Amino acid sequence: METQYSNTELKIRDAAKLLFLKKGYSATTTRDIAQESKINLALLNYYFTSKRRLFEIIMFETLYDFLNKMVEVYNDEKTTIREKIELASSKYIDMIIAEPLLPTFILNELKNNPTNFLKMPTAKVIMKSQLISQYKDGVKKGIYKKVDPIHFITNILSLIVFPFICSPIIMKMVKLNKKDFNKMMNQRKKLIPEWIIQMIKK
Amino acid sequence: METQYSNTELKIRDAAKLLFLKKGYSATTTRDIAQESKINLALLNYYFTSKRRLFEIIMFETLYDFLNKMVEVYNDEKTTIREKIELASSKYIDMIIAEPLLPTFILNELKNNPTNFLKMPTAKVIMKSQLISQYKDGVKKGIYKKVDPIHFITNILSLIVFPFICSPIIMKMVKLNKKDFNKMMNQRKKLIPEWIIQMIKK
DNA sequence: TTTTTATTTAATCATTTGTTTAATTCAATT
DNA sequence: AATTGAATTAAACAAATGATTAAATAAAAA
Repeated sequence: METQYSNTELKIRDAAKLLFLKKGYSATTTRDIAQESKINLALLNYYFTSKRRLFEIIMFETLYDFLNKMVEVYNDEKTTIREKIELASSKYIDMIIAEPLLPTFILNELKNNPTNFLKMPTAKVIMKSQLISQYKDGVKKGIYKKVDPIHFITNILSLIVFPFICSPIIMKMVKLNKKDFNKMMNQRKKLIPEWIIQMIKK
Repeated sequence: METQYSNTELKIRDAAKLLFLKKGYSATTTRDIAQESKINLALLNYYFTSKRRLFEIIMFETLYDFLNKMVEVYNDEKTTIREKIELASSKYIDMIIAEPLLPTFILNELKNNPTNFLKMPTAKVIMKSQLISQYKDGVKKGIYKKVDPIHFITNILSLIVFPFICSPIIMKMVKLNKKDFNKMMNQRKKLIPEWIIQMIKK
């Protein structure tokens, strides 16, 4: 997909994404965006018609990229369950460290606007992924405990993503700065796979 | 603490809490609140000076109640680790099912305004709770794996709270309605303690 | 009852905010 | 160089929003 954006269009996108992620839709004004991107206020409507439309474009793209990165790990044909969880932990944690505002933003705006999510083809795919069928195989073979796979997938996500969402609380509870917190999350790359495997093993 | 609120004051509080939880601070207007509580617009400022102040009062109360309920479980002298986790799972899940907008609201507004959280005496207490020292004892005795206790406490919270936060996603992924989702969360009351124990056992 | 205080109301103010307009500048094409 | 269309700008508009005022009503105290 070779889409061409003009320079100013990109500047608006970037500024808008930054602000929407940081402050949410309602708390971000069009003048905020204009100032942040150093463009004239009218250009926002010139390129994107309305604040709402600009938001929806950014929301869709962000969600799309995010879900794609999520799914590709789960569908590798060659890797074992453990390897998939290792890869997921490692990749997602890196991803969120690079863009820490992402999870809260997505979960938040999804609550208000779950329709957008319906259009995402990738969402349902997760439950039909390699990872899930490998888990079900394990259950059949008697290696793993039989629990609804939704719990399995929820647990992986929970252990990876939730700490980021409540990072302000964690950092207060144990007096960490951002650097220390990221160190803690990097530890979890190795811990989470161990935990998950232990959780499902009989 | 015997605080007396007038009837209208209470009506405003309730309406404001509902709307702030549902839509967040910025997306809620003073006229929304007036309409929802069926009071005259000016009464909001008469009783609470400003929208900001009203929000801060509600934010503080909500946070305070929430943290109190959190902590009391962890500090029971008589119960074992397993019992504490069972109690936590059961109580928190009930609590959030009753008020499902709570977690997202708290985590959200905390991100913007972590100062309020500092004033909460209960926050730091968790890391000095019975639960934590029991865990540390277990580590010393060689029953449990040695991992930083912050991971332990984070994992418990993650497995309990995160599913609620991403409930829109979960409900889409496996086509659940709200009732089915709550059923799933009720299952987890028993599952989470098992999982946590298995995670820490050597 | 009368007086005083507290509560409630409708109307209005001053900003803020999303959007539009009309004029101007810039860049490419002829 | 002249023309044309796209990009940019400053200014303004209309609606929304937080807050205030002054008058009216209700409740409490004298």
